[in-house]
Amino acid sequence: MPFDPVTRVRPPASSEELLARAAGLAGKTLRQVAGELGVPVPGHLRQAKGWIGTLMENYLGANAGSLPEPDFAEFGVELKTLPLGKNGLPKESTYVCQVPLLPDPAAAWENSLVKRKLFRVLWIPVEADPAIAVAGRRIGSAFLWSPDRRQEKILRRDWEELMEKISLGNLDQVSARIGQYLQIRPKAMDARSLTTGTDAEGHLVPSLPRGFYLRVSFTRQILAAHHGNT
DNA sequence: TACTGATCATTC
DNA sequence: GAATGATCAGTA
Repeated sequence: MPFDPVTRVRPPASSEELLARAAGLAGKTLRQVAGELGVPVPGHLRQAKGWIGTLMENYLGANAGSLPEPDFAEFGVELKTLPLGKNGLPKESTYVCQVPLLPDPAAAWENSLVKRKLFRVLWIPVEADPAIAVAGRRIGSAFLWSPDRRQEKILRRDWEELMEKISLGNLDQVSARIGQYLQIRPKAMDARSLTTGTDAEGHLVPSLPRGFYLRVSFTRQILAAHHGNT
């Protein structure tokens, strides 16, 4: 079902306004939010996997662009929904961004898209218990997070380990098992999708597009730390 | 049941 | 095809 918002929301003027809007989501159901925007709620997410994320973007007034930038670039804030299982814990990994498959000698963690996107994340917890109809799922309390020094150190180590294999043309050695917090997995319409990578000799070769994801164990840690500080 | 690899929708 | 938004589903 195409997402066709009837109501367009003005972008927030400040990060404070963004946070205030996000706070207003707490306790609402997806039906309520969709109703306010005048959009229908899909019966299931199988063919609308990004629907909740898009709904949140529209409600909060994100620029709705598909640029490789944080959602609210002016404030450096990236928006992410956090699907919670019936146990109240995150149940899915979190997509971060595409993996650059062509070697870039200038590539460094400090100016990587992963670091820029994770600099500040506005997490929006949303019930994701399949026993609850999509429309009836409730939204939790949004919270702003930035990696602490220990977390950034590990993210950086993961990124460097993974990117080294890629820049060496060893994409075949990259599996989702590598990385403590960050992992690389396919990110494509299907397993036949192709982009361009390089082999160990530096030759261009057709490759399955990949994405960086945050492991569930890491987002569970982030949520737990937030609860600890609340 | 957790995890990895596969897949779905939209836009430009 | 590549960027965004993610969840699905088979199997270890």
